[in-house]
Amino acid sequence: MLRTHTCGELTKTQLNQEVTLCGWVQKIRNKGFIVWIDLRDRFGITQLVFDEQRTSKEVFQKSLGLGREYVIQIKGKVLERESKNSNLLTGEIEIMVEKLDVISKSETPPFTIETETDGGEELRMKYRYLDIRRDPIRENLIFRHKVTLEIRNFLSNANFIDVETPCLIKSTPEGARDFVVPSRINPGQFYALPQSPQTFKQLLIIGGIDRYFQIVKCFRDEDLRADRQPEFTQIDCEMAFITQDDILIQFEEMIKHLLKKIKGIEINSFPRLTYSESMSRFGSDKPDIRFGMELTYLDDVLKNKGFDVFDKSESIIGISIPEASSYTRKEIDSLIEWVKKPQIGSKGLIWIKYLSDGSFKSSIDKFFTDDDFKKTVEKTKSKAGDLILIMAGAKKSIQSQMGMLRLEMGERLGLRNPKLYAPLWIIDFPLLQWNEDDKRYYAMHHPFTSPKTEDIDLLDTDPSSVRANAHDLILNGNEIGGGSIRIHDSKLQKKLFSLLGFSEKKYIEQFGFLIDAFKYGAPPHGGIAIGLDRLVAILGGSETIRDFIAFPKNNSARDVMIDAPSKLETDQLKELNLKSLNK
RNA sequence: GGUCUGGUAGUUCAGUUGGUUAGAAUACAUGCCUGUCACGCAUGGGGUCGCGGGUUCGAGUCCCGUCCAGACCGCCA
Repeated sequence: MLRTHTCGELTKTQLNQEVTLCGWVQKIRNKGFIVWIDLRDRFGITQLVFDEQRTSKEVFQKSLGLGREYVIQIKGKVLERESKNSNLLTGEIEIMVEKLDVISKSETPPFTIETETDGGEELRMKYRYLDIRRDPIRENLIFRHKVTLEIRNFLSNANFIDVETPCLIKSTPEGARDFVVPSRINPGQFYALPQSPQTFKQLLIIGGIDRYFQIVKCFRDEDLRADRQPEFTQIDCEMAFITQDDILIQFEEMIKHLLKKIKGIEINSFPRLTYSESMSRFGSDKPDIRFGMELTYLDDVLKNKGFDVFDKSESIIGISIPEASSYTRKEIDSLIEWVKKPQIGSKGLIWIKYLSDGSFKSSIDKFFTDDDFKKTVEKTKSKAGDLILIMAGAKKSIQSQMGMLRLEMGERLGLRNPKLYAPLWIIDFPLLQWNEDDKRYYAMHHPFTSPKTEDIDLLDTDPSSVRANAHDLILNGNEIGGGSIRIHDSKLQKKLFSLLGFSEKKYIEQFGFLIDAFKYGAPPHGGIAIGLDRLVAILGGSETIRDFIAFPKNNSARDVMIDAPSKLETDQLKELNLKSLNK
């Protein structure tokens, strides 16, 4: 061993002991007659002393040549400090250095290795190994390790078996774009990297594994976001001989277990909202239920009173912003601008101030009476001092626009408290979604999702109204997981593929192996996949998953540290039979 | 594919109405300092104002294009 202790463990207990420490030079404080150095490793910081009087001339001289981030080994004696530092675990002691060896020199790092760094995102990513030396990133990685360990233990205790599935698999046309890998041995043919191990986990169930899980990398070639990376990690799970209720209970238990173990928070059973209820109350299928401000339908109060915009609209929806009636004209105008942004796409916003003296002021005063406003206030359950914001238009559009406005107002008013955790289930999703451009149905979840038994007849008459046995796990306005009861009957599976516009030839070619498997005794089964990166980030109090991934990609899917992706040599292209490239 | 924001010292940023030699903090270097821990003090070096073009007597500043970064919309079964 090159060291007897880490930099985070020495206290007065080891007083006067000879110790050997290794680490990075965090900080040098040169006072002339005396030099202090903070020595850092993963475990903490220990102060070293070089003293003109007490240290040998040679070692003292050597200490003057050190710089930030040098890796050094020192031998010395543990002494009690004259002035202690209560901020450090090792703050009572310091090491009087007797021997100093420079193991590895360092150039001046491009940013400071401190909790509050001066480094921008781009620079930190380019020198990620330096970034990882910083407390917050290191702590995030350790935090992720703890969460992952808890999950493995929990699932293992619940009889789940960790099974690895292949990464080189088959490209499928449905869903996200695949990352593809050319096959050298099979010229002109390609593997795809899995978007999820979906079909493999179903085959494991058919193989009798009964309960499967895997913490597994998945790949999707789609544009990135703060909470979306092209390669990401899922907690992928599947269970046999269960109902949807069993899945919800099992994974509700897992999330509760994590919140308790990791955050010390106890949570009661999760609310379950149907998709349509969530859309109508929150204008979103991943509602943040840490705060109210629910959507209120005002048609019967405000329609047919002579205000054209309302009268001609399919729907009128309002939300009540608590204690916001004091908003100035300017503030309201900026809100109106905000909803008109193309990202939101609203045509406008009507406001009613319910002033603290009980009177009303609004942008539609000349069309409505105080009586109309009183009814509005009653409906939206507003209190004096609140501001009511209203949109009118096509129901589905304004639901989602109001949903976005609700979130924004929650954000602005500080109601999205990162210390609060409000998980819930969304269930009863539509099975299919009609796509007007392609003139065909798409699976809302995926093509292996089973329809609700009571809705199966509707597959022939009204496919878009069929509900699925699908469930999403939502945490603080983020979708952190989704799953379903799967189809385990080859006839029904074929029917679904047909509804999705697959010819028999096509679906046999793509998924024949699964349909075949269903012929040899397939148990009822279902499961869930939970996004580990998002879950860890949210538990860690952030919504940026990059801070919880050791080596993340940037906005353009590049790894700026290793500079990937990159071009291939001509020879390599030739070997892969990739004769022509577009660029 | 689209919208918005940004790009100035190693780094984080300021730079007014277009006008002298482009600043601050921090980092770095040198010196001083008898207990520091965000040490302090003094001095010093450090700039392709992302890139290309244009307007102008004059551009970090205005216009056009382009590249890069970030957030979002589309997309993500």
